[in-house]
Amino acid sequence: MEYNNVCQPRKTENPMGDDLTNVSDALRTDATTGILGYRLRRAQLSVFQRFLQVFEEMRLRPAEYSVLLLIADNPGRKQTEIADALGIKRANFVTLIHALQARGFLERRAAAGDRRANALHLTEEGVQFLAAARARHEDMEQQLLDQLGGEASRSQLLMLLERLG
Amino acid sequence: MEYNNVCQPRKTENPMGDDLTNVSDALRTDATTGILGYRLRRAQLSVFQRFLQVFEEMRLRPAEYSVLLLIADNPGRKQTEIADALGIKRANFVTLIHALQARGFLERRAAAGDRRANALHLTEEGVQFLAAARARHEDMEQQLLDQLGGEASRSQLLMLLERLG
DNA sequence: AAACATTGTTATATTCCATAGCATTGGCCG
DNA sequence: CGGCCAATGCTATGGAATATAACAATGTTT
Repeated sequence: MEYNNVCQPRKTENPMGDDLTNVSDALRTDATTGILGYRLRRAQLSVFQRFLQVFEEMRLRPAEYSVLLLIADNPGRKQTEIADALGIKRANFVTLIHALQARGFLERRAAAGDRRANALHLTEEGVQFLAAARARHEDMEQQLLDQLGGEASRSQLLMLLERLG
Repeated sequence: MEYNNVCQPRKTENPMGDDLTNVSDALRTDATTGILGYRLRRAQLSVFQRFLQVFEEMRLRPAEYSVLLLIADNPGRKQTEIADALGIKRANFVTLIHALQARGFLERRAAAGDRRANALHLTEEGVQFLAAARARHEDMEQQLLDQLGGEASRSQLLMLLERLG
């Protein structure tokens, strides 16, 4: 493939007289650029970084946003159901949910027919907050779309990512 | 790590309207599946998880692999240069490098012309270890390629990811 | 020489994620 | 019914990754 036995140190010799105390030029990064996991991580980090920046003043983090979205589309579900759907351990989900509840965005009602479970619902405040977040997120997604070069590229990317999940 | 159940039982439309004591069928996840950051994270997590599993017996983690690759292609570079290229803070890079050195994979030689800096070099043992890791990684990358549906899809994905980084 | 920047390092806080264990409740089966 | 096991929410805790601050030694600039 691309990165197998390619490159020997091309830094070899300074053609001119050697002075090693200078010009630290660019590194060879060929070996990493062809690695899917590496590229995935960089891209994910970049996108998440932007998310954190955009939602800093709303104090909303990616996981919380996904939780609100999922509850909005699936009201009354149990904590474990939502957590499982997002790949979050139920132990860690507790803190997340409690924080959102403390801000008044959701309620944990007693589930009908199971006194152990909590049925999750958005409050009116939560609905409005989510609407604002959605609008803000739309802008961000639009920026990413521009960065990708169009809707075709974006849906192509989403499709390919889905094959990896 | 638990994965999202991709193939969920189809939600049976209930023409009789709602009842709250229903069977817990699949959740609606439409809201999240269209979010780039979300999909990126899931895919990255999935790929990294496989990496950790594949390299468990070699006791090699993704960051370490990328470090070895970069040093192999850029011998004699300073710690900070390698760290910067990988987006690793130099403070955290110390532990990483020391672990690899303790296993005999690399050396920190005194840099020529700068007594503060360490020039990083792979040892012979490090070269051989990296070769073994590369072979193992080839297999993994091949699996991902199959998962993506061919080389065209893979290079397409890499290109799109690069636009996000 | 003095002031400032860089390099490697240590220490530390934070955040995310995983595991273990607990009390309560539900389901099941004799 | 009683007994056993599973599920649910929760707490506590550890590990790993990441970010910041500070430091000594050295290099660079003024």
